[in-house]
Amino acid sequence: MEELTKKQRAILDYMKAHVAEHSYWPSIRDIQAKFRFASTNAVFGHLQALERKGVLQRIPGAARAYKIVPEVLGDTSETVIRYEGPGDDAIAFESVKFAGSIAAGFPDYTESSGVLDSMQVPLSPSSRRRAPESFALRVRGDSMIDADINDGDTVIVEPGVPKHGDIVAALIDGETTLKRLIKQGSKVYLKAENQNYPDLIPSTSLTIQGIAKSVMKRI
Amino acid sequence: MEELTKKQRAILDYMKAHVAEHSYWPSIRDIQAKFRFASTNAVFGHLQALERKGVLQRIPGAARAYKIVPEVLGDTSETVIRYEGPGDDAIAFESVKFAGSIAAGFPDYTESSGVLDSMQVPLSPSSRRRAPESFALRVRGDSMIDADINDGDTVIVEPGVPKHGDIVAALIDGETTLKRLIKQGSKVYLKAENQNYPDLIPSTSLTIQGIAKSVMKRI
DNA sequence: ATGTTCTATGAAAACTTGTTCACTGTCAAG
DNA sequence: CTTGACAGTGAACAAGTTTTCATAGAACAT
Repeated sequence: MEELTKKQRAILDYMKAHVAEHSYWPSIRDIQAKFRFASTNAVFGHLQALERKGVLQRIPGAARAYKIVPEVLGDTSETVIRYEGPGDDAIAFESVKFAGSIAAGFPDYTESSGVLDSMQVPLSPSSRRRAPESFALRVRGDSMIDADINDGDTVIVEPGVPKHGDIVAALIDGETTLKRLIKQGSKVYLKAENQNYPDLIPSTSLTIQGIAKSVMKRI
Repeated sequence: MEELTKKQRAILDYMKAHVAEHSYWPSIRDIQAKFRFASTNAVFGHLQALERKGVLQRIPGAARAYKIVPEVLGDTSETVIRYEGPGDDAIAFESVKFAGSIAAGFPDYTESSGVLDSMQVPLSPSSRRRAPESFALRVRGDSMIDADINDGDTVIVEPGVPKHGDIVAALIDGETTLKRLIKQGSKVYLKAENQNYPDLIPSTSLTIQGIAKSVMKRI
């Protein structure tokens, strides 16, 4: 897979976000307006590049018609959790900002390839629950087994302010881990749901990327 | 919610299937070709009707741009499981027949309204696993708690030939229930994963609607 | 130096697509 | 027995959209 440039990545992300929010693709003019291009051809070129690099498939001549080609991840090390949300551009995942009839991005994984991709789910317009920029973690390791989150499960994480006891995706040493957040008075630390793992007491700062809201398991 | 006519339902279903398969909406002329209309206006009228009845939202002037308005179910009785897959046309759910870069329809539920809707998930083209007409069950009741499937969970069911020990969605007395399939010699019966429930031995025939493959839980 | 890629403008062409108009007919409800 | 919803034909229009052409600077590798 060829690397995408920043602009190409931004455009691809915008297109995905547009689909997630509106349930249909943006036109070239929509993208042009978003990025303040003076010419539609600027967009056109980027789309061609995206197609050439294999991440987007265009349907020639058809309006607002594309397919996303899932991006494949390389093998990772023995990281406990592989972060696959916004911020890591190995996977561009749906960010879903919306409230009307579409919301919430969810992932699926295919056990063989370890590929994670986005999906869109239309929600009821009556449900005003928004999940802006939800993302997914595929869990690796056993640090949360006491919370019934096991290796291979997929966790859906939503941004927000975590409360005491929430299971959070936290950024520590450049890696994302899934832990339970403990607030005791002025002390804040992270606790694994497995007695074999020690508590993680943040040295300087603690970056919470989101709160784990649901978990999807193979039966 | 006004009732849809057969043709309207067919067109709406086709549109959904098209999105699920191609990831973009069909044009009016695509629909026209599918249904062998001689005039685009036939389609146009149907789309207007669908919008008037509140199940589809058009974006005037924009090409291949629609939104699906989720259809709401009425209240059901105390059925153990509410079936919301193909066959029940109270909900038109994505049937996804495809193999290329899009597959598998999944639902989400909103706890307040009981609305179930479809979503689309693009799979990796390298993963040849197909899930034609997958659907979802929202579990009600506790008949499967020993298999860690609890009230409120959502189960993803895929069609297929079940093996001994699979958890299946079975049609019994016109209702769908979730049970484990037991094959003992020539005997076949269904077993609840809760000792308080008796085994279900089918009298005449047993209709298996699919195999539960994964379960999604709120944390 | 030279070629390639990325970036972008500006205009126009060509095609796709939604929309409208005029017209016909069936069927059920009031 | 009129009204309205439903279903459809056929043609044409207007707008939306993609695509092509011509042009060019910046960054970067060979």
